[in-house]
Amino acid sequence: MPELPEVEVTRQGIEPFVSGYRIDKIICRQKTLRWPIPYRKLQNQLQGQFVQSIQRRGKYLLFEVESGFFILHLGMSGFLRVLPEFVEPSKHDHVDWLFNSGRVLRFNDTRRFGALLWLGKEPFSHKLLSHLGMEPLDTNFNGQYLLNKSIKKKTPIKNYLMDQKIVVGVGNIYANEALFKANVHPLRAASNLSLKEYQILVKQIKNILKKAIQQGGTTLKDFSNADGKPGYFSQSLKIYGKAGSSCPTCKSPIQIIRVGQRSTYFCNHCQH
DNA sequence: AATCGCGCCTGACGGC
DNA sequence: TGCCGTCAGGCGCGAT
Repeated sequence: MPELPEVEVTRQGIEPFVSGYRIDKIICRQKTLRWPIPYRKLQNQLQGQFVQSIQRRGKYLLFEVESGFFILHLGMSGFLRVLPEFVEPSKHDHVDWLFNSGRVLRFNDTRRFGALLWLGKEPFSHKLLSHLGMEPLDTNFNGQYLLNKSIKKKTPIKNYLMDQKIVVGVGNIYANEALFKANVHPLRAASNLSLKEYQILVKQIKNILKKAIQQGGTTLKDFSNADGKPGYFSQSLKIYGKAGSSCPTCKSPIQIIRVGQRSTYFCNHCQH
């Protein structure tokens, strides 16, 4: 499940094979992901164009060509890989970009919650990107910012952290982990946390995301091979997916509840 | 305005 | 064996 670290690891992994190369062809085998893929428009805009850069904003990847930007969201189950040459696609291999190097960038997304769209020259004014909150690894993202935005917010702190209008890139796994590390109970009202608590939370969020990126994300992809394998960060998870086992700090059993239709793991003894 | 919960989608898994 | 329900969950959107 791609959150910020997985998307960033993807960006870093594909960049050397994509940036600076010419797209000779795009092939879509699937009409619709989360929304219809604008195949015709992509064909017209991308073919023969050199990729200038690949950026990340939140969980979106932005590919810049001379005539504008197209964006890719990995959704829940999406991943990219780079093939040394074209080979027959497998199940759920929906989109290929063929490069002048002979390499192929291939998008696979079992559940099709992902998105591929053409945004033109002003991608950040598009409604999908314009409302996005702060980048968590930006130095401006701090406890004071989270405190200011939380005034009158009765929503549970866990939902607040996962709200992309507040801060981008934090999904279910990393929200669980950060709250555990900061000793904050996931059901606390966002407006109820002190500046001190928000400062600690921010520190933990940055720390966890950085570490996860360094370790290749929770689900690591080998970008020049067909196979995905578990990322090293999955070994560093303290609380996510560990209902019933004992808290690494106090040994009391880890609880699981539903918060906003999401599985939420916490230690009743350590998190207040 | 803020907040809640639905639906999209496939596959794995458990119970009967 | 097969069938059904649940879960995985990001996120826009409609309802409240």
